[in-house]
Amino acid sequence: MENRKQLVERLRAVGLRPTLQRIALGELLFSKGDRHLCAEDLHAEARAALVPVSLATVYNTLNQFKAAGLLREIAIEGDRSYFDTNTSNHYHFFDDEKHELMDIEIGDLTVTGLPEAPEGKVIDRIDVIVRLRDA
Amino acid sequence: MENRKQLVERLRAVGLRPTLQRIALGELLFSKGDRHLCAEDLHAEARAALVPVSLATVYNTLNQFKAAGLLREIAIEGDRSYFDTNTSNHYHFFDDEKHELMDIEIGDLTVTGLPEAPEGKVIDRIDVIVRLRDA
DNA sequence: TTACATGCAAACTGTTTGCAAATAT
DNA sequence: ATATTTGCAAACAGTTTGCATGTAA
Repeated sequence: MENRKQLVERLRAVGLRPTLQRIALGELLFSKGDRHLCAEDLHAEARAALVPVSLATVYNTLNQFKAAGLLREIAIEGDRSYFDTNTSNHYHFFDDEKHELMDIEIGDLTVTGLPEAPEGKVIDRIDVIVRLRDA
Repeated sequence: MENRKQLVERLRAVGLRPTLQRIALGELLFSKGDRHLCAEDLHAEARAALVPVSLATVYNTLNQFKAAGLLREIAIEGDRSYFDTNTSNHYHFFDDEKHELMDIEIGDLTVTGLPEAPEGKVIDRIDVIVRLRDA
């Protein structure tokens, strides 16, 4: 989906120095299609890939990527924060038992009958989480 | 919306002893229409109402009420957990600047084109959060 | 050579828990 | 009388931060 040179450019474009750690984390995040993961997940992947990155740097990097619009945070209640490498408009299934997130293709699902935003506000985006349980 | 006697009955019905603290918190929660609040909010209200309740008990009570179906937890990313006293099917506006939740009447908003749930799963419920920003 | 990034450990925040004292049945 | 609930303080998890060291420009 993205090679190293493109990634370096993308980092520069958002004002982040393309350091070893940011490149390595960026490759883990953006080279395997759309992903949903938390800081611990990414840290474990990095260590498995023999990339020495501290957990603090993983947190900082995720937050910087999020602020730069490279990632989106997904709101699910619970202890951990999840990030989505797909920043385009789409929705999610959430499996509460397996604690797993899956994409729903945007084409499938439509939200209609949206009320007016309150005075002085506009709608920024709409998050939809379809919660699953065992049949 | 609910007087003390009804509340006591409701607590008994879900297997919770109607203690002083649970009744007091229940009245704060269920006597003022639909509310969205976190543990600290409720604790502050209780102290303001001169009800001596510890924060730990507020947390325990919120979790017990949630497990009993008296409350619903709302997923918004961030540090605190929010609870909704309206457990019926409805959606929310979320004002990220003011960190404030508002109900959207269910009649207004419809979600269509829902894809099949994955094998072995069924849809439990659908959460919709309409995120607002300053115009 | 200057500003920014990293790693570590310590700090911090929201939440949960263990245990003795208090309360509901 | 017995089981449950409470409050406190300590434990806990995830996340952030301060500061010295290392790295990019």
